[in-house]
Amino acid sequence: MAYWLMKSEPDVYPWDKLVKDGKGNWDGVRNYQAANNLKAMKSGDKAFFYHSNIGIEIVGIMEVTKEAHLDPTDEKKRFVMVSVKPVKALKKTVTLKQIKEDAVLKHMALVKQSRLSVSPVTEKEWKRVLELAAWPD
DNA sequence: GCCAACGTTGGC
DNA sequence: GCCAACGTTGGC
Repeated sequence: MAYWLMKSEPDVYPWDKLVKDGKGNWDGVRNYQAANNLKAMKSGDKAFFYHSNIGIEIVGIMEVTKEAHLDPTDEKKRFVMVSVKPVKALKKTVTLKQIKEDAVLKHMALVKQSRLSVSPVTEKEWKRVLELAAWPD
């Protein structure tokens, strides 16, 4: 199983909305590198939900429920989306500041390629974020 | 509001 | 196919 990090601006699509909806489609990606990451996702993969611009922190965990399929919001039919469902909110959010200050996390793709909206997370990084988030107990 | 980083576009 | 100009993202 692989791990990922996906960004959303909370004034466009916040974590709370995904929780309220119970599921969602991760559409609107218009960047080939991000799209390639979407295509690499398997059903059951886990992903962090990251709030960009406002908050600038990891707030929750999602699970991929459907692998990459055509994004209906893309008129040119070039890009794909995945379907996700919320798993659990982090007990404590993990801010970008914390990530940059952490010896393990400062090497995350999130830090190195700040504009990439869908990025891979290593197992080591995943576990470290959960430690900082104080979850699971 | 600014700016660095990076992606895209278009002229040649 | 190169690269300058321009647009967008995202952190501060």
